[in-house]
Amino acid sequence: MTKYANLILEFINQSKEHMTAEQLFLELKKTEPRVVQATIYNNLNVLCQEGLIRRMSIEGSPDRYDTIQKHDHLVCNKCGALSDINFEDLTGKLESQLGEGILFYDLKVYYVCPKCRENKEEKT
Amino acid sequence: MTKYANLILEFINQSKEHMTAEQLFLELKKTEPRVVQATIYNNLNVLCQEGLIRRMSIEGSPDRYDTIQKHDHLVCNKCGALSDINFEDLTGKLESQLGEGILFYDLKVYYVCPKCRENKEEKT
DNA sequence: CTTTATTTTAGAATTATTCTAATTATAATA
DNA sequence: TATTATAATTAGAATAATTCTAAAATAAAG
Repeated sequence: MTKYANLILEFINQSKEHMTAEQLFLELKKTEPRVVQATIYNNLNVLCQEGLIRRMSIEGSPDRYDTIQKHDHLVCNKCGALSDINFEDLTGKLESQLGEGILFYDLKVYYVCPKCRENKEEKT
Repeated sequence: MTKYANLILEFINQSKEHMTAEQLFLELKKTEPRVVQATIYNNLNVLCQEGLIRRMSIEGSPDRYDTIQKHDHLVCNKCGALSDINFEDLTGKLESQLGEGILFYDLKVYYVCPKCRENKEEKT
């Protein structure tokens, strides 16, 4: 594991922020001012391939990166705000329907977050 | 509903291909040679806002567009190949855990598709 | 040390998507 | 129908996210 791969992995595991590559870049730059975006992207790709982090695509936002700890997501369909939830584990049921080959799954639940609901009411 | 919005909606609903904007552009160009990408993107955005189609972000691929008919997805974690599955409906359970505000949800199950499994075996 | 391999940097290149302004088509009205 | 207003489409530039390439720096192996 290289220096930056380690730093990036720590950031992703410690913060519960679902950070983008750009956010990670700005964070790392605070202590490593010479770091460059390509390094972040390279290491994020390596970490994903190694299965140490997970890339998450959210509509209307650059890719985000998350721990591999099992959890689900609640996404605001207006502003994209993202939070963690823990819904029941579906692995067993999925395997009994689809067979043993499942690696993992991704469950996103879309709603309208309190902030966006307020804003809409204001407008009417 | 405008001409292109209609054509695009039909394509998305008829084909089960989870098409990208670019693929739709190439399809439409066959019969409407003067069409331009911006039109596709504009109309896709409108259709998404109207709730007539759904945008899906897949890691490592441009956005794809899908019918709003309820179904889940099986995604190959190597090549990104995408297919539809019908897992049990989770809406009830999600609502009882999270409240009534749920719009919809998105379940993607990751595995390694037969083709990619073969390729790996060949290499070893 | 010296050589070799790996990682990082710098910046150009690519890809997907959005934006802006001009043009065309559609609908509404006199 | 001609006139005006509105909305959709085109063309192409602009932007944003990500990847690529080659050189420089660092680490590992002999």
